[in-house]
Amino acid sequence: MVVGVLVELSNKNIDRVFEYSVPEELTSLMKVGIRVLVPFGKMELEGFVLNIKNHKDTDKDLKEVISVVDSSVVLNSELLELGKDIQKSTLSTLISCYQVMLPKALKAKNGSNVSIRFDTYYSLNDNITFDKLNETQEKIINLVKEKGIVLKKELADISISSLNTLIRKGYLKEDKKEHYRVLYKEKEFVKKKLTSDQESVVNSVINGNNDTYLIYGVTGSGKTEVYMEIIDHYLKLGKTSIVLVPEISLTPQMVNRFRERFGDKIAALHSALSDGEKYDEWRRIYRGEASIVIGARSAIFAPLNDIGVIIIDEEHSDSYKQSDSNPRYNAKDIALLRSKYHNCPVVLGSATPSLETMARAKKGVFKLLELPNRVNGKSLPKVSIIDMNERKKSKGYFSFELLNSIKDRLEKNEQIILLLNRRGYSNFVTCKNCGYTFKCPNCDITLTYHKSSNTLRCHYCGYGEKVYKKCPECKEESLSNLGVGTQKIEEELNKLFPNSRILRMDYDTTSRKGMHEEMIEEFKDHKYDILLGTQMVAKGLDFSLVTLVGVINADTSLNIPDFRSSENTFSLLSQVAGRSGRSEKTGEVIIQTFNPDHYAIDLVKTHNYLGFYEKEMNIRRMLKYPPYYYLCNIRVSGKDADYIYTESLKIKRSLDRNIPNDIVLGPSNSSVFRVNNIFRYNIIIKYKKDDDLYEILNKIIEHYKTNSKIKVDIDFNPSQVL
DNA sequence: AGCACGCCGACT
DNA sequence: GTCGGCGTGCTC
Repeated sequence: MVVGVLVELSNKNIDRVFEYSVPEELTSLMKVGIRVLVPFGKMELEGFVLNIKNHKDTDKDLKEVISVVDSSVVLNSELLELGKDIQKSTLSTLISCYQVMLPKALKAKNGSNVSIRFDTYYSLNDNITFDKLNETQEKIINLVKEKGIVLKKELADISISSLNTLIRKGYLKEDKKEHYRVLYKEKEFVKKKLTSDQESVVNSVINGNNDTYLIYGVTGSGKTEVYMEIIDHYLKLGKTSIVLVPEISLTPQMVNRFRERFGDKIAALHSALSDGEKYDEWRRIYRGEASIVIGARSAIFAPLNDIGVIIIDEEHSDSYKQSDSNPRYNAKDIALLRSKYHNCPVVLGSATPSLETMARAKKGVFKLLELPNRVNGKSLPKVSIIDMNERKKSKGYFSFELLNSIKDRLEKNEQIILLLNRRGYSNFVTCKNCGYTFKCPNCDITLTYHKSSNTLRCHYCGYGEKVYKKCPECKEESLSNLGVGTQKIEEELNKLFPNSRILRMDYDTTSRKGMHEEMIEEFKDHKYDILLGTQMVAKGLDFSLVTLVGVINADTSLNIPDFRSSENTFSLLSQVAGRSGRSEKTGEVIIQTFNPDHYAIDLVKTHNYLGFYEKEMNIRRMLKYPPYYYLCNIRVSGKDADYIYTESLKIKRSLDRNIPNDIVLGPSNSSVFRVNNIFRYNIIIKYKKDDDLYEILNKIIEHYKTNSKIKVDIDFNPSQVL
């Protein structure tokens, strides 16, 4: 027996199948999709078995497989094929495409210390007659009789020796079963009555033709209930479901809503889990013990069989695109591939769909379903835009309008959410005297101030230094912290409203495990009046007492040099506005901005998504951006800036020659040109049809794959070009 | 990734 | 003469 093995080394040169012979004693264990340990050069590596044959294809002598790593196949035939598709569409290594599908615990690299945990339990042996038992023995036997099986840890107060006696006499037997680290408390579930709008959306999907649907529903229109109803339909047919949610909204509150209805059929894959917990959840899914998977991007690879529906909530979120490492895939594309295989519908949902998705819906590629009304029957909150250029009208960071409204809600004992827009914002330190700013010695980027550790840190390479009092340039003690952090706003709020209870939620305060959940619960229980935070307060939260949402600075995200900055700003503001007035009381929203006339801000006032869509589409058409053109970014990087530049120019010229119908821009410095002393250039391709593109790009990759001085990374449909 | 091979410079 | 620098190529 000969097996073709893809070895777990992400190197373009060895990203192909190597053949090994299988020793007799392993032949019965060999399956396509299982992992094996093989000799490779002087190393021993793990790899995936991709095929099983009787004869070798190579002239070389074969080495033998050393052992089988898994007890069963880790990648089924669907996922093996899917990996090949991802390889073709992202031009990354096949091995990286398989690795991205599996939990860290199943990767050769560093996760090998994650083990399966076992519980020891006792049960009665069959056909036994008891001799006379002493008191302790009697107690144990009765307990086991009553419960069937008893876990060892439930018998903590009983000595091991009395248990051993019973085992020796043959009354009890000891076994081990796998112990999952995540356990669920079940709750009482009361099914909510759906509105007729919700009903009709559900019916369209479950009675439809396994198409891709876009549910365009305003904030508070009850999309989650719709998702659950659709899932329930497929669950009753014995089918499974995947629900993707952006990492930031994957809160325990959100997961619990599903868990209340579906109990332990839910498996949740989120970043707060440890590697061991993720592995446990993965095995529950793999074994069919969980049939509904909720998770962030990578949950799209959940090893489910017979998928009934794939739901992608907040489909406009850029977190569905993996942009920091290969393979640079988009979970939405994977969803479409998997839905084809399983012949099931895909449901995309958003209050502010991405232009790409809405454009497809308007063309009829996706079926458009609408939820134009809030489930509480109320209209969307009233939005006021405050022009912060008129400085006299404000006190510090707060306009008088916002202050008055906060005061009003505090008096009425209602709750307030304040958003500090930190997208594209940095908290840098500068000298008031000479203008000196602190920069990272390895990267072209200003260091950001971290109050908790009193250090300046680089967000790209992790470099950190202690904060000086004196400016290193002019020696004056005139350093100022320019960035407005949530702490600063909190301090100011405390001065303005000394009797209010303020909860600050940002990266610093939620980093400890479970803090996020705790804070949300406490705010829900009205232990606080004001929730102040960054992006994480904008998404999906549902607090009935919140009647005021304030945006302190709407503009920062507008100033990012990215073609999607308007879209992202409109979307963020609309989302956070939607947190207001979700129950009986009507809500209000106050947005502070220096650009009150910018359409991405002005159109939030009237909740005019479609107006924004039309306006932004026009701009995209004129500037030849998506959805009118596809983008592909080629990032060329290396230590020698001159060499990288000349090679980038060669690539650009070759593209001009080979794909003359496409627009090729660059090479231009990446916005952070130097990271960790690696220089980066971008070449951007705008294209309508990808006829020859993949072939040409493949040739470029081939050409550079043995060159260690230069790295060529390709990113199709990048979420942002920086 | 790791390791061998090989082709040039500068030492006991 | 030979030790060792790292560029190049290979791993079934």
